[in-house]
Amino acid sequence: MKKNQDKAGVKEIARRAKVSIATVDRVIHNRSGVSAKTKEKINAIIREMNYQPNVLAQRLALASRGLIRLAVLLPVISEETEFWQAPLDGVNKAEGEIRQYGIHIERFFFDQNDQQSFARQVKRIEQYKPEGLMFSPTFADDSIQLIRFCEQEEIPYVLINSDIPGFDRQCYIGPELFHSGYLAAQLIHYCIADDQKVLLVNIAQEIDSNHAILRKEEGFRQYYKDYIPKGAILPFNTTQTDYASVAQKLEKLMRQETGIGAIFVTNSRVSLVASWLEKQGMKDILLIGYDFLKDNVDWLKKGMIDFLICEKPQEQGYRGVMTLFQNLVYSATIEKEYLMPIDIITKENYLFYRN
Amino acid sequence: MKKNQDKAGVKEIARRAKVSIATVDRVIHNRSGVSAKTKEKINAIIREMNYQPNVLAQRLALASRGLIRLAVLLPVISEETEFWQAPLDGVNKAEGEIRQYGIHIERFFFDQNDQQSFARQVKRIEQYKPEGLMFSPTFADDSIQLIRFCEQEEIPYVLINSDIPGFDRQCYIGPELFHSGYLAAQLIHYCIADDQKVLLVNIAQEIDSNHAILRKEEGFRQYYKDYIPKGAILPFNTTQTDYASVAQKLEKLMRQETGIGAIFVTNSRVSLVASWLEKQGMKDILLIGYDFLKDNVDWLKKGMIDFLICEKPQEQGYRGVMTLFQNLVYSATIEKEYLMPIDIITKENYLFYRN
DNA sequence: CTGAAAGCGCTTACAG
DNA sequence: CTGAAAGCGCTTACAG
Repeated sequence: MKKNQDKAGVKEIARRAKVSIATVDRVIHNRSGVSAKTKEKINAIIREMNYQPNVLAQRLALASRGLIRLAVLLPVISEETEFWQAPLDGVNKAEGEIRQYGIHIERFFFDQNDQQSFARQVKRIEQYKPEGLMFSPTFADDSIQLIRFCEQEEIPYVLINSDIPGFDRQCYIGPELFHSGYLAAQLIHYCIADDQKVLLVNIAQEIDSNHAILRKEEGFRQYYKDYIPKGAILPFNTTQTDYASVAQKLEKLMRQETGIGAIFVTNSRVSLVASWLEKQGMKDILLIGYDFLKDNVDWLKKGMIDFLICEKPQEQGYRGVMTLFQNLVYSATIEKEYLMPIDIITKENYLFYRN
Repeated sequence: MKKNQDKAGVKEIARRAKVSIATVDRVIHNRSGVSAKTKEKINAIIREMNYQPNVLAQRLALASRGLIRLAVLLPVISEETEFWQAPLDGVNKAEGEIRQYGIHIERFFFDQNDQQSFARQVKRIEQYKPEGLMFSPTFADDSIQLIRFCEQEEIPYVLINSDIPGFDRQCYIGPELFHSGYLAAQLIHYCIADDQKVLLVNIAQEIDSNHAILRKEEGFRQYYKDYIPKGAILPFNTTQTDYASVAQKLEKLMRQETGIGAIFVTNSRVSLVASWLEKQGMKDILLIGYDFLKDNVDWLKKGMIDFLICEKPQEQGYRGVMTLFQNLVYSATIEKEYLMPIDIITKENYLFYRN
């Protein structure tokens, strides 16, 4: 039986400093109630030994402290919002890993098409008074109210998927939306001739207040300014998100326009466009959209969608929870921003993609 | 002080079964020395409680068992083989996480251009007799000898970065090389006209025995067969890997050829080609190559390299070590293959890439 | 075949 | 300001 490394724990520090381990613990955690002299002596020994606490033992001991209650607020998952399954999967995965450290996660859901439902959940969370909160700030006003509540109660909160500028959140975890749109334009630039037009498609119930869509569009247009100033961008907005409406509008537009080489859909609704294009037999138009959803991947396989841009939604949920955990349990310092990679998925690499 | 969950550990099982926790432990780990009757009783309780062991406590207790010695065999890192820094970083990261569980990692390095040095390290590893081994099988014959040794001594081994078919390794962790080449061809297909030629560039000291390069080339050519059967692929092989030689050969070839729309370099040496292209002012040729190395990323920024294909080398090293750890410490069952995502990096998303 | 006890490295009431 | 002791949930050598 060899020892792990020749003696390097609180016990050894205590022995060398000729104090008890309780005192060592106080110094390690910078707690009050230790004379300056012993404190200095112990710190010197810690430095000398290059002491690293055993995280295992720390956590195990902490397990006796009782529950920490975390709250998570996300859009409810429906057929239309399948995207949100992934962040929720991430939350579940995180919960599996930290449950044994006494973390409980309470989930709150709202309807993305119903601002009232968001407001109701905000109320419920305020009553629940969690010790940490992660949410996706879909509706700005109510989100700000929730943020105010957190700041007043000193509850750390983490934003995922899209950010709200101007508040001191623990951390934002999600994509850099501007670059994401910028990248889409770059891909299109590679694939179509400069004299071909591009259709910029927004399909969402609320476009003007949808920060994510607007930012991506900005990035997209900026790329055009930077590299293809003469390129033509045709806008296409619809707040009716069902297939029939989208198809009808597309039909009308496409009758009037010629020379469209590519279509960029600013969110995961790209499958609607793919479906329409297939019915028209328009296989040659380059189609780019968002998110690794089953429908979208199917269109990718068929060659109707050319590129999907993805930002690891599962990891966003996972990392959001883990960040709160790190912060609450270990008082770890947290980066203010964790920007997700912007992944490019095609027919030939989707098989190996991991959310 | 709330309890984590109302009682759910070995102690509780022991109480209900009216035995000692030692006996419970024996049943949990399926060790001998328990009467069939008590065993059944305990198992019933475990099922009923849906008992999940506290991994923390398990590990902490294991820490007293003594060291487990792992060996890792990788190419030495030089300017020319900067790529291997990333897997080594992954190994270091893994070590940081599992050191406290009594895992020691011994690193062995060989020169990628010197088969003898590989053979020497194999000898050293055989003497070291690790309890687990991770390596990259650069030289086939010596690798097979090492594998034989592992199988004889029943040492679990994990291969990373490239595979050797026909052996029962614990796990292969790395890219699916064929698809990686296939993807490169797809990108080129999007970006150049069908009547433009593509240059397929292999730069390596040993090409014919380099499994990775050959497989990627196969995939690349297969895509052409499938989608662009009339497309022209010009081969370009050089076993001299310095800039001067590569430049000279390129010069000669490019004088004779016209209509080259794209160049595909099958490994990380793509920066040599980028450098040459820049000197010629040939900005319009599409250039695709491998790996997120500093040089390569610099050329990406400058717009000389258009796409880099990357397969998370750091994660390969990390996951390789963690796999051995899982297997040795928890007897976890391991997937035989963990294929890395094939990431596409461009000038517009490299900022957010994580190895 | 079974159990009592010590130990993994830390944290935390409690007593002084 | 300081220390002795119990406890986190498991594993293991040892004794019977």
